[in-house]
Amino acid sequence: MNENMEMARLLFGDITAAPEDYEERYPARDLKEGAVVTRFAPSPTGFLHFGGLFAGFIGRIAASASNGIFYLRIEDTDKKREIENGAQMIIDGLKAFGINIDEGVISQTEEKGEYGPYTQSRRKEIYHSFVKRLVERGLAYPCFMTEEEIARIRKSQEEKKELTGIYGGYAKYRDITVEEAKRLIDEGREYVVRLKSPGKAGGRIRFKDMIKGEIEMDENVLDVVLLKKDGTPTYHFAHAADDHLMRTTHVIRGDEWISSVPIHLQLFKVCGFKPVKYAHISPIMKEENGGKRKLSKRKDPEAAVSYYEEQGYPRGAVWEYLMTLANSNYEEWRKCNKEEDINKFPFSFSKMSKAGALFDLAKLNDISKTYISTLTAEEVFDMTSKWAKEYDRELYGILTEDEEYALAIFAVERGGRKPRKDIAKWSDVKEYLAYFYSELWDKKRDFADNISSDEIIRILERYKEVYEPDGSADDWFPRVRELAVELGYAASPKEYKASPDEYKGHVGDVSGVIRAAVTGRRNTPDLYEIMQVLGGAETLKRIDEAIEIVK
RNA sequence: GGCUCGUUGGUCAAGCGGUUAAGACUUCGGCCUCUCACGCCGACAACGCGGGUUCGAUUCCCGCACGAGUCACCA
Repeated sequence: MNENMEMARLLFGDITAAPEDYEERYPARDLKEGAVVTRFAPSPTGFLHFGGLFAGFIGRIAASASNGIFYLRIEDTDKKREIENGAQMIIDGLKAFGINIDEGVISQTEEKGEYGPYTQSRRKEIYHSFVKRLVERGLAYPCFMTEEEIARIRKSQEEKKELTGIYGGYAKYRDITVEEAKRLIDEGREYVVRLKSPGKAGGRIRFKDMIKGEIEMDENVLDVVLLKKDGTPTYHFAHAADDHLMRTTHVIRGDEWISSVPIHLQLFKVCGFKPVKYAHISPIMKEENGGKRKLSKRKDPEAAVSYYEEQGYPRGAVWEYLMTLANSNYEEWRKCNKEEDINKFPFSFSKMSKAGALFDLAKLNDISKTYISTLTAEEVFDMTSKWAKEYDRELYGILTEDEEYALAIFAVERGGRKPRKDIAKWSDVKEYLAYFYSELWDKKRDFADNISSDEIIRILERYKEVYEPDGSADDWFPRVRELAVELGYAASPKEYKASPDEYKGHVGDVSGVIRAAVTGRRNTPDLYEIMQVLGGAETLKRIDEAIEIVK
């Protein structure tokens, strides 16, 4: 038995499963040519971040567009940084935005799919099996350096302006003998397992990133850590082993990973894995003091995906926004394919921006308004009450108390060719419909400034006489117009503008008084529709109230 | 500092050697209109800088500047 085999046995004596066993257990996926198998692989260290959601979203879209697979893997190899319920928060976050996973982790305790476990802390044996093989082949070794020792080396390297890290002559245990290793282990010394990097100084590698294009970099020469002293794998090694075994075709991740691609490619090569394709997405930025910076979990409320839930942005609207960020030709496509399923959009990695996009709340609001305007009253009611149930109990109670009434409110100026666009998010709704409900309405009347109390009363008294609760929509406005003329107002703004001296004002001033009396506001959707929803009795009651207030 | 990527109006962005340099959001006018919103029309506003290559550069090459990322037993 040669030295390497002995070393492997010393280190991993208890491992019996061989890499080949795993290769067999996780066969190549039987999918159509061109199907994208990708994943979202966060570590459970905090709430789901907008950038994470974006990455997950792209993965979902890419998989769907190619009839592939999108799965969720939890990268919990750093127990120190892990937080309680971390995985659950991620799962909930994805679910809240309708990003479905085909396989992988589906709850704190459950997984689905044939390529699991999908939680790294449950894959230790797999990693060990593959590292053992590397040791057998003389491509990995135990390293007993202490943290202090490594820090000292780094410092001296920095002073000498050399590449920092453990490599070449700095790799003290690179050629350690079995006896020496055994002796140190018996002494109780802790160790990590490092790759014996085959990279040569000055060597270059090139690869094609799906988004960034051709990239050329220095070859990896570092003896990177494969297994930490507690036996858990580093991200680098877990990435290679997992994405190979789970038969991932595309790795979509943040572009902060781009500089470790040489390590990853080397790992794939050394292990004999077929390399995956990479798509490195640029981070979403935030403007601050005229500069750009990465959207920050700490500083920016909109960085947490829970923000969008709390504000009540419908998931469909967020999808639309995310999609315009992903592929800018999406907006045009959507314009031509209003009803089409978003998954039908020909998504392309290469059309993604190479530079980081600035997060634009105004744009999100616009997209969301447009999106909500296409919804039916029933849909708006359902989504609003679902949101309110969670975030605004008062509104929830009011809305659900009389569903029919609420539905009628949401139906005002909805449908048709030019639906209103005045709700961007569910948290806007309360203010939007406040005057329909006595519990929400302060009953103040905001009349125009340039009209006297006497005149207001005159208009309202006369209007009461002509008001017909059951009148038709076509009949309503001409009646107001007649009233306006009778009281000395122009029948239209145009006529008034033509000769302002002849009139007290125009019909808009008269309807404005009625509007303020009935709703309290100067600006509202179509008054006739509103009065229909309120009903004749309530309308008249409000007019009387208004008269009292003005008196 | 080394390595890597990036830089078109306030923002998101088309463009891939010859264009009046698209479009969307924002802002501001106007029209429509009983108000608001919508819709429509219009306006403002951009190729970071300096060298090449070329008959011709926003597009190709090289510097510089600026920005971002990374250089862990974190992901």
